[in-house]
Parts: sequence; C-alpha cells; structure tokens
Amino acid sequence: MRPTVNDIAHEAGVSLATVDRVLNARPGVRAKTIRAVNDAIDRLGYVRNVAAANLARQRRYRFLFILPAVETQFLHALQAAIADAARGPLAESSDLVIATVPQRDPHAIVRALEDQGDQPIDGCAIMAHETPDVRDLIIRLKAQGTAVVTLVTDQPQAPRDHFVGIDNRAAGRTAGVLLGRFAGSAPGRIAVVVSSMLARDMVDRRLGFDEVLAERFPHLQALPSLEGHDDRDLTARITAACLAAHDTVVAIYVAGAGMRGVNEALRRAGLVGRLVVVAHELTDHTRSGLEDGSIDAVIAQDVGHLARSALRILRAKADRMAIDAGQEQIRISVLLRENLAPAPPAPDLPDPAIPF
Amino acid sequence: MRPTVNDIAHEAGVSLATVDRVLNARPGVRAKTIRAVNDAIDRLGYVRNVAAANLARQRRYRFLFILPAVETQFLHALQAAIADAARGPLAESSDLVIATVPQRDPHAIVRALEDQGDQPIDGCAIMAHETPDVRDLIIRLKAQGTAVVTLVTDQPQAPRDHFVGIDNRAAGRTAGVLLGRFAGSAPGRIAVVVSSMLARDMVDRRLGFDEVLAERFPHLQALPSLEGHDDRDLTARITAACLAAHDTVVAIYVAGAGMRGVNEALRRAGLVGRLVVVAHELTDHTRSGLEDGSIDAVIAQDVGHLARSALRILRAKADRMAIDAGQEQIRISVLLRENLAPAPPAPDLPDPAIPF
DNA sequence: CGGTTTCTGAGGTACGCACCTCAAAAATGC
DNA sequence: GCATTTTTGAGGTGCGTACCTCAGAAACCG
Repeated sequence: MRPTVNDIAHEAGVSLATVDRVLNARPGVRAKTIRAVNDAIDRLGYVRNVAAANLARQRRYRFLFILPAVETQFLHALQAAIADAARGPLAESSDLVIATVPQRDPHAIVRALEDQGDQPIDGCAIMAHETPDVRDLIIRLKAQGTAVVTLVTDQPQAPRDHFVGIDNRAAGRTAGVLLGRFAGSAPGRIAVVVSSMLARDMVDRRLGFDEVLAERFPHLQALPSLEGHDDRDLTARITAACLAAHDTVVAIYVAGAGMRGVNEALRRAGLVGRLVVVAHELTDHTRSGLEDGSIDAVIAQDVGHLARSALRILRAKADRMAIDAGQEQIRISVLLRENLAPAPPAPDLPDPAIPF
Repeated sequence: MRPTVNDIAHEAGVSLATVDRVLNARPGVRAKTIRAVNDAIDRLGYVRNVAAANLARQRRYRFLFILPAVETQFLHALQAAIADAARGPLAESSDLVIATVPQRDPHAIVRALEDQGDQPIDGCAIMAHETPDVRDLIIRLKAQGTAVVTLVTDQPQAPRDHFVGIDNRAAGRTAGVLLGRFAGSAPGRIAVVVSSMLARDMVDRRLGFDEVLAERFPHLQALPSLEGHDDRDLTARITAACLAAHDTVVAIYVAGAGMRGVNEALRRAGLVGRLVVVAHELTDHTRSGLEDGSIDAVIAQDVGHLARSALRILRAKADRMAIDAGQEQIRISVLLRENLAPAPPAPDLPDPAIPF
C-alpha cells in the first residue's frame, strides 16, 4: 500500500494536523518540525494522492489561452482543438478561457489578462510575437505565481515554464532537406514566405532552413524573408513582386501562413506546379495542394497535441507536479501526397449501457 | 457544479441506495425503476466522478503486456517505455506486468496469460504475429471481459478493442516515396527486408510500399520480401544472397528489424553508401547510419507514445470511458540526417520544495 | 520566574462515491 | 386477503486528503 498522511504523522512522531501544515505550506510550524516531517516523507516515499486531494479541496483551476486574432486556418484549428480539449478529461475541474487579441496592439494582451482580473488565474498559455510587452507580462505572471507556457511560438527570453510546440529549427531543417532534394542540382533561388519575423517560430524555421541549405545545397540561394503578416492579399503581392524580380526562383518555402496568397501569385505568374513548394501545417489548402501536386511537402504539427500538452503542463505546474518531457515533445509530421491520410478515423464511442 | 449521485436520487424520486444499485449493476431493482434512474441520469447529464469512485473502491487495475522475446533494439526501447509509463501518472493505481514470450512457440502466449490466472486481468496489450492461436486468445479474453489492444502490429481479424500503433500502410507509402525520390530515375531493383510476413505491420508496410512504387516509380522493381526473423546472421546471409543474385539492386527498404544484418551484407559486398537505404525505427544503429550517410531516411514511431497510449486505452476500456481518437493516433516521424535531433531534452523536474 | 508568543495535537466536517446492513414498503402468488 | 417474495429506503463506514477550531504544550522573553 502507498503510505498516507497518517503514516507520515506516525513516522515523524507528530500529529496529522502538523503534517498537513507542512504539506500545504501553512504557517505555524518550527523549522525543525518541518524537517522531521520531510524526512519521514522521504523515508516512506510518500506521494500525495492527487485524486483524493482534489476531491477534498474541490479545487477548480482557471486557465487562460491567449491567441492572436488572426484569420488563418491553423489558428481556427488550434482554437477548435483547445475547445475540444476543454471538454476532455484533461480539463477535469478546470475552466478554460480563450482570449484572442489583435496582434498589432501591444497592450491588448495585458487588457485580455486584466479582464480576467476578478479571480486569479492558475495558468496561462500564450501565443504571441516576441516583444518586450509580452516578456514583461510573462515576468509579471510568473511573479504572481501563475504558470505560463508559450504556445506554438516561443519566448526564449521570458521566464516561461515551458514551450509547447515543435522544434522549429528542426522543422526548418526538414523543410530545407526536402526542398533541396526535390529541387535537383541546378542552381537557383528560393523565395521564403513567413508571417512575421517578430514571431520566434518563423525565425527558428528560417534559421534551420538556411543552415541546411548552406551545408548541403550551396547551389540554392534563399532570398530574404517575405513577411505576409497573415494577410492573403499582402502575401500575394509581395510574392508576386519577388517572382517578378528574380527569374531564377526554383522553389518556395512557405514557413508561415500564406499558402492562399502564394498560390494566387503562382497562378498569376503561370508557375503553378513548376516550382518546388514546401509549406507548413495541414489545412484544407495545403491538403488540396498536396493532392493536386502544387505543393511537394507539408510539415505539420498536431493541434490536438498542442492543446492537450499545454493543458497537461499548466495543470502539472499548478499542482507542482513533474512533467514527462517525452510526452510533451510535439512531433512534426512530414506529409507528402503519397502518405496523406484520408479523413481522420471516426471517434471511438463508449459502451452505451451505463454512463460511467 | 456537476450533478452527483444525490442529485440523481432526488431527480428520479428514489433513494441513494437505489441509484447506487443501478449505477453499479447490482441486482434487486425493477426494470421500471432502472429506467427512471437512467432517465434522470440523462436529464441531468450525470457523469460518474471516476477519481472519487476509484478512491472509494480502492480499485486497482491489472494490465498485462505481452511482447515477443526478441532481442532487437526497438523491443528493448519499447519495454523500457512501458516500464517508464508504469511509473507515471497514467499507471495510477494499476499494476503492470510485462511478459515476453518466444515468438515461435504458439502456446507460449496462452501460458503467459495463465501464469497471471490467480487474479483476473483488466486489460491486455498484445504484440504478436497474426496466428489463429493469438486470435483465439483475444476472443477468449474479450469473452471474459478483458480489454484487449494490439500493440505495434495489428490483428485485424481478432475482436481487439483498439490497435495501438502507426498506420503501417501509410508508413510503407512514405518509405516508398522517399526511396523512390532518392533513388533517381534510372531503372533498378529494390531489396525489401522484413522480420516476418506473419507480422501484420510488415505486411501492411510492404503493401503501402508496393502501391507507391507501382503508382509513381514504375521503373523500380521491388523484389520478394527477405524474412530475417529478427536474426542478425540470417538477415545478413539472405541479404547478401539477394545482392549477389541481382546486380541491379539500387536500394534497400528495411521494413523490419535487421539493420545490423543488412549493414553487414552491404559491407561485405562493398556497397556501403552506394545504395539508397530506408529503414524503420530510431535506434543506435539507424541513428549512426543516418549520421554517416549509410542510411538515407528512417521512419520512426515513438515508443513512449505507444506505451502511454496503450495504457490510456486499456484504462479507458476498463472504466468503460470514451477514448480520444485524435490523441491515440500514433504519428510517424520522418528522420533524415539533417533533422535528426541531438540527445533528447533533460527531464523537467518539479519544484523541490514540497512533494505533492 | 511568570507572562507571552509560538507551536502542536486532537478532533471534527467535507468531497463523491462504493458497499454494507436492516427494516419497511410494495408487489406478487395463491 | 394473507403469506411470501421482491424492491426500496435509511443509514452507516471508509477511501485519502483539505481545512477548520480550540485547547494545551513548549519555547521564548525580560
């Protein structure tokens, strides 16, 4: 049997009340007694029964997800995945709020947080550009004891507890190899379309991409990043301009949202299917692009995994529990036309008999 | 607040004891009353608090993992991952037993199960060849109410609750594209090395592989499968024989364990680095093969995810809870030299202060 | 040393559920 | 309508923990 608080009390030669004070960091216990209790805990290998604890405490967790108010398919999918996870067992006894904030307004995020201000928040998942405002916000959140994870795009300079997302450098490298191998050995230039170089994920992808190109495909020259700012028309315009300026573009790496805009530019230039195209995220557009051959490869991350991982980590941090690094590593999928799965499997329903 | 058993009793106009009898399928309740209680449950949307239930019941789950007694790195890694998961929160209040059984002995699996016979088993994860014995075993297990999942390699003819593993057909397709694109446009033959065609995963990989080759790379001809039976020397011998028999082999698809044997054959034939090689699973050998260029691509599945997914599903089935299909879909990673991650990240330790 | 402050122990209630007993009520058979 | 059987209700205990109160013990102060 696993030891209980009573066993600890007995082992430490104190009462249950004292063990409780130590365990829950309540005041009124001498340092010496605290040590005695902790020793007993170590000796017996006591592990708090989280289920019983939450049952007794009637605790509810409040988690806030801050996402950019951007109309991309990926963000819609991510929001849906978070809403899904909020209904699942991982969100047991927690309340999730999803706030979407305009990306250009530096104070919007702070306001979003203040809107929740009546009750304290246990944890916060943030997807935002890497700016001083966001960094300060994270510092403040941590100072007041809120768990913070960055989502999709990291804030390496801020004291977040964890980054929930793929290794974007590795993703960029993968994109680089695929594109390099598919493009063949003739020299040429590569257009790189990103959302914004303020976004860390874009920076990292670009970094990894350039590394591989330099190491292994020196005959290919990547052009400066085209920042589409998640705007279809803008993306189309700057891509078209880039294609017009360089007649030696043999491939496009779409590192951020903007596949629709890129497609438009390609169509207008009469280049559909004639360039190697590597994009990110599986959406309706990239899927059909893979199917009709206008996209050669897609590097995708699973939004469901992102949502669940963020939730698990916030919960673990709120409970001061360890997290399983292996489980929280978000993997990337390499999708090609030939391994594109058909529709996702139907949900697995429980036995109807008894509603457990 | 979520409704409790008391709310149900009130709503249905019966006592708590009756609700309890209905919920736990105890005898002594009229059909009419059962219906009334179930109606109340539906109306209120009652969901049993599994944590509280397990706390009250002091329930422990017993799960058995049956793995083949085969000395491959993948199986060692899988065993370690299961042992890891057994220490994690997913294995809360459950006891895991891992049984390794000789693959050639058809009755060994049955014996492994009988060894556990003193107490009934709540769930069983099976990795085994697709034979009638195994199928009968699964049928018997299901009949006695044990949850059954197949692990890594499926048993589509058996009434298992779920298959925990990758989509091997898609994996074979992926291998096919990569190999096809890397091999270039010159005609040639491809050696295919598998563990055993009795293993469903091998069959499916081969299927997907052949599909893609036929569709997209008709100039490449895949030779009949070489069955290495997870034996290094045997694999080396038959691979060498194959290479000797056909001087036009341009690529090797190592669909099953056997990378060491294949390497040996390649070395002896003086062909290291001169053929396109696509293999499965990230092990020491495939990792170093990628690094030194003797392997072009590796298709990998995460053993940690396999172990956790199996555990989650067995537990859900034992509790008659729904499972999240999205979460349980095991993804494949495409690993190339350029996106091979360095050492895995260090474990994230909890705050040392209080042992929650 | 007495008085004050700081710790500690004993005990209780609650969380949501499982499982038990015993008596009372209702349905059934004849 | 009575005896018998089947259903139901009332109530209790325990799972492991959180959180509360109050009295008493120990440590500290001058």
